[in-house]
Amino acid sequence: MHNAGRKEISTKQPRKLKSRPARDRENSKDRILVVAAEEFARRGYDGARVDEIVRRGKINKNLIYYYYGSKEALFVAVLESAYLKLRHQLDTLKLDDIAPQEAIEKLVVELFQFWASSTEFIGFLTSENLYKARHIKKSPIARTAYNNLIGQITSVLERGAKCGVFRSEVDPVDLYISISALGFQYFANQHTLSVVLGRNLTSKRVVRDRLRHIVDVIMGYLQYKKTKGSKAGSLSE
Amino acid sequence: MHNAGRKEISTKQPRKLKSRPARDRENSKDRILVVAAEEFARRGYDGARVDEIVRRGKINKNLIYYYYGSKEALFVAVLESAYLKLRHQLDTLKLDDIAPQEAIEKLVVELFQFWASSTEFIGFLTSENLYKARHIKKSPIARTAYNNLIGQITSVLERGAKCGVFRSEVDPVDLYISISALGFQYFANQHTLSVVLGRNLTSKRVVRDRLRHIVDVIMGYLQYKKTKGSKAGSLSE
Amino acid sequence: MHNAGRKEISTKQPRKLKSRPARDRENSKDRILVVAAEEFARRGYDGARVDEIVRRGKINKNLIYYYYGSKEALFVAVLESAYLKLRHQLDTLKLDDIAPQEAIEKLVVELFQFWASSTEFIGFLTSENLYKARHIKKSPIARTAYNNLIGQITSVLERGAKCGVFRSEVDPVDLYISISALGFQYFANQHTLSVVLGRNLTSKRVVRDRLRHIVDVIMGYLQYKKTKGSKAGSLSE
Amino acid sequence: MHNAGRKEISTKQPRKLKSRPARDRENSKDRILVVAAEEFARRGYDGARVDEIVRRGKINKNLIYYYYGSKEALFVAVLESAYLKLRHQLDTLKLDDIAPQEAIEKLVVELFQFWASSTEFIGFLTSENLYKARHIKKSPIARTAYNNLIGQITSVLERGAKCGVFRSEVDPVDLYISISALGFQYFANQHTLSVVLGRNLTSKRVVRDRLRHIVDVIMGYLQYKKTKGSKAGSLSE
DNA sequence: GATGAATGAGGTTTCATTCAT
DNA sequence: TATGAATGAAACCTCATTCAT
Repeated sequence: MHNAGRKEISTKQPRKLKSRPARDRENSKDRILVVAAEEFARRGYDGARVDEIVRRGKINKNLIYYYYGSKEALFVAVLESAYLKLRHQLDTLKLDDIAPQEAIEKLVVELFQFWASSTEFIGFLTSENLYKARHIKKSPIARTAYNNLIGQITSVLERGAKCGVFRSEVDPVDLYISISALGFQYFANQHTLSVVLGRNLTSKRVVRDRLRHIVDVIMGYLQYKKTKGSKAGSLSE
Repeated sequence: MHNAGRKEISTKQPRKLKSRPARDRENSKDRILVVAAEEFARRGYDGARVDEIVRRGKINKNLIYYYYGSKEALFVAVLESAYLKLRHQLDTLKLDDIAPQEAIEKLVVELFQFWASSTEFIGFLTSENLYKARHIKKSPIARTAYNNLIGQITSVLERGAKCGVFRSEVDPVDLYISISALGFQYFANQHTLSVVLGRNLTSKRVVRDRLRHIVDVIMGYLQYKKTKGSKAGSLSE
Repeated sequence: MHNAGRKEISTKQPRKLKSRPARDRENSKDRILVVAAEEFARRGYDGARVDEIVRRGKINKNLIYYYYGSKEALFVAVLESAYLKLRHQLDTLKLDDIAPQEAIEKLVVELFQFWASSTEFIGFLTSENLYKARHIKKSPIARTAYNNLIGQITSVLERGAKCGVFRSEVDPVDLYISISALGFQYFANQHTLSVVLGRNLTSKRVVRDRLRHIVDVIMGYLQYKKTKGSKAGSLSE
Repeated sequence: MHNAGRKEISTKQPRKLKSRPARDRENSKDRILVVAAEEFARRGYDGARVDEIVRRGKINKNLIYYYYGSKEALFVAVLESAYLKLRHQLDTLKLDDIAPQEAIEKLVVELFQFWASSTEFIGFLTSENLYKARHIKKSPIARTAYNNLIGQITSVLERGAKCGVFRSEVDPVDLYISISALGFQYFANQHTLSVVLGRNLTSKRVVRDRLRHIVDVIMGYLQYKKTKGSKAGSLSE
């Protein structure tokens, strides 16, 4: 493609067989990131093997250290690249332009679909939680990924409360955690849940039903008219 | 050298010199399990180190292999011990004796508190999900831990639907997954959520509020009166 | 990408874009030598890192191989450059023009000051001794650096013996080794001596006193009137 | 040899061929130290190879880490073992019981012979000086190895000055450094000196002559009657 | 049951060097 | 001359596991 023009030069001095096409060379750094993401997602930070990344990516092992410095730094790079993708996705939501109910529904659906399509990200986060967030703590990119979103949710909730379709005292962070929990956790725990519940949770139909259920749960909560106090407070601890 | 003298003594009174008191000896198998649970919970299966278990438990390394055979078998033993505890907890629920709404509330609260108090279990499951449930797949104890619970939920939902307090078409497994998600995920993802949301999620007050929120979400969903269809189905994938 | 545009330019005016000013370019061979000398002196041959030379000198790594061929060859080049400097220094001594006692004193002082100011050379030699002189063995420049000096010392000793101020049977090589030992070793072993003797050996004052001491030792030896035989011979081995 | 008696036991349960005799097993830790000392002396810290130690000592590589923790810690252990040997040697000197002149002569001879027989120690120190004494700085054993000796020298010098056989203003540390320099440096720099001076410095005869020369130098210095001031001070720097 | 020593495979990282332009 | 990318061998170290008593 874009390296077509280069071959004219090589007529003078024939290439050695061993050399790779230029396309590969230019992309080594990126290819490492892609393969590393797969490996870290599959096995977590500790389980991931640098040698496996080398094998699968057909990269020279030292290139990993040349470009990224260490296994840990590579992991952080992978994480940050995922968070950048997430943030990009979140930035296109534009919840302010639509009616509150539709906005929340859209949010739930989009987040669910993001998790559904980002199995790798789920792997990173699972690993990262084992490590008490050691790596993302250091990453400004990760720390700020949701900054914008919480603001958007807040204003949607306010609009909904003002026009009487939502209950009023909803905390936006609480709500986000719940939406995330219902969606993310479904994918993150699919394997253990499948085993302990004895039900296949991966089929397209089941996933679609799950999304509908989550929408119901969230909308039901938001529209709920409180009539009597729950006893939760008195029970806890 | 100084071992020479020892042999004479040990003919008279075997197993005394330097050996630990009998109580300890009997318990070293259990102590291994306890320390191993800590270590596996802290670092996941791959991150856990047999040597660390040895160091922290002051156990001879060989005893681990003597009693459990391998790191993997030890991990399974740890997992099963946790599932036994969970099942025991679930067996004492007795949801059938109380009103449907109270029963569900009780279920939500108890599960939440189980996760709150079982940080180790959360670690195992996090690790296990990275491994696509490799270990619990093989364990009958894990596979059947929830058998009873789903039955109980089913009958509570039926009773609730019959007397008009719950919506009718609720799937008990879906509901359990949601209850579990809202509670489990809060603890499982506490570290990464704290970082990306910039909020401390571990204080007693926040945890108590979280439980109240979850109860609200679940009860709101169950009592929800459907008036118009959601668009979730059409949006998904 | 941005390389494409470069080729067009380079047909018109080669070696201009992005290239450093000519002064630098001409000197990069020398700069390598300077930085390599520092690195080899600091860490020895084995401890020195080609990458560190690259980093500190801001040189392209390949230039090192382009100019010098290998790390080992570079080390030899560094060594030879140091020996050339030494020889130049020694050639200016002109011991024949002055009285024997003053000549020896001058020799001692000059050598001491050479070592004092050539910390790098001390590093090379330290490293080279670990390697049993592997590299300087091959270097004619190193092998002949002292040729002239020993001749000069010989004639000074002869003059001194003839006019009765020096003892007569002094071997010039023995004397040189001793002068060298007293001076060179002071700088070469400064770090370990400082530690084991618990005394700072690097202050200006201490260094000056050391030189005075060495002059005393050497002059004392040369003027010594033997009265009775030492027992050294009978004791050794 | 001394494990002959053990074979009787092995008639009951035949030993596997792979197992080593008990003698080796008991000594692995020591054997590592011995072989490591050789390797570190031969090549310095950086040049030494853990794998080479493994190969030469026929030890499992991990045992090195099991017993010593790291290459660096092993090096320190080797150093300390050498310093212990040195201190033991120094502690047997007993300079106080003999006449001052004989005492110094004995000191010179003993130190010379210590260096002559401790080629390994010379290697460690050479390496250590390249590293600015990084390792011995941390070692209390090394730091205190000479504590006793300096005291002994001081009192010998005092006795010698009192009875008029030694000059009076001699600093014991200065003297020790010189004695050490003349002896140590001869062995430490033998290889480079041999090359640049074009003379074999290792033959028994040359070594014996060297010792005699050193005794002459030191005794000459101590007995020197100062008649006129040297110009060293004015020349330096 | 219990122990300290030993093992070997494999882990991450580093190094001098070379390629292709 | 000069450069950024690439290479492979080998370095140090770690791990789960087993031996021999």
